[in-house]
Amino acid sequence: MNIGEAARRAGLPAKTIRYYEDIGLVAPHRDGNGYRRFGESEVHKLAFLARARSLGFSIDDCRMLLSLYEDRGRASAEVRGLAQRHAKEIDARIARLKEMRATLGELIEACAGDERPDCPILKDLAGG
Amino acid sequence: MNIGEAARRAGLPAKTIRYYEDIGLVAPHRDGNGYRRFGESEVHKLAFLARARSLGFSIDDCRMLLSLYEDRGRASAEVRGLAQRHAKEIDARIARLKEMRATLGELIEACAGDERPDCPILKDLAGG
DNA sequence: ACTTAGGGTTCCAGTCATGGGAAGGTCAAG
DNA sequence: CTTGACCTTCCCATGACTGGAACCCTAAGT
Repeated sequence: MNIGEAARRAGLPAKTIRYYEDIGLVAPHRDGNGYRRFGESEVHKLAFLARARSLGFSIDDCRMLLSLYEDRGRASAEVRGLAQRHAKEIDARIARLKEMRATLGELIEACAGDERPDCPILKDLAGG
Repeated sequence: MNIGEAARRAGLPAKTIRYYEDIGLVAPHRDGNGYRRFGESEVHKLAFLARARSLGFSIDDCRMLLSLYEDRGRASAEVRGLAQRHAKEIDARIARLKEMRATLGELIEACAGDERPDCPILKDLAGG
């Protein structure tokens, strides 16, 4: 199949698929006319990548995950370790965002939000 | 003062300050030797920016916030609106991350993480 | 006088994972 | 024979910096 159908089936933009080829994540064959030709296994790989990306794994993590996936003899511990490191990073990001959100919430609450110029939000930004 | 001290006092890398000048957020004067010279008000502005950035506001938001800050007659409603939109986006980001985290947590739990190759994480990525 | 260290300056390139759009080739249908 | 939907490569832009090269300025130590 051509890139369009592969894109539809993998749930990825064609542009992204071309990029993935560029950086060596997939390697579709070419037809006589220069079009990329995708088989089931390529589409499967692309869907794998789409799923991994949707879980927030970086492209480098995805590369690792793919190679582990294709290594029949890998230890599941390696995959689990990767996932755990990633989960930790997500936890950290959530924590940072929650802190921001809490501060923002307080400031928003403290601000009247009317036509007057007095504003605790700006006051805080200006250093209290 | 020079950029180094301004950086220390504002809590921003000198490089970032130069970038902020580039994009028109600050406009320090120049000494005879070409060095940027920062006064108290520039440093204050920089600290304002640092604080706003640390709350996750985009540079564009910061630009808006600065101009509101400097507009003695602004309505606090405008600031509050901006902050609320931003808070909503943070909420959305937290929600997305939490979803990822939950899925990751389940997969990690299901994975033995030993020397055997069988791995529910890879199974999930491969489409169940 | 000379060197060294620690400032400062500009400009260019890279990050991450795409997205946009131009300029052009290919193909099936009407 | 043309339309329209595909496909190709290539280059530029994003956000908010960060790193590094190549160079200038100034003060202190030898």
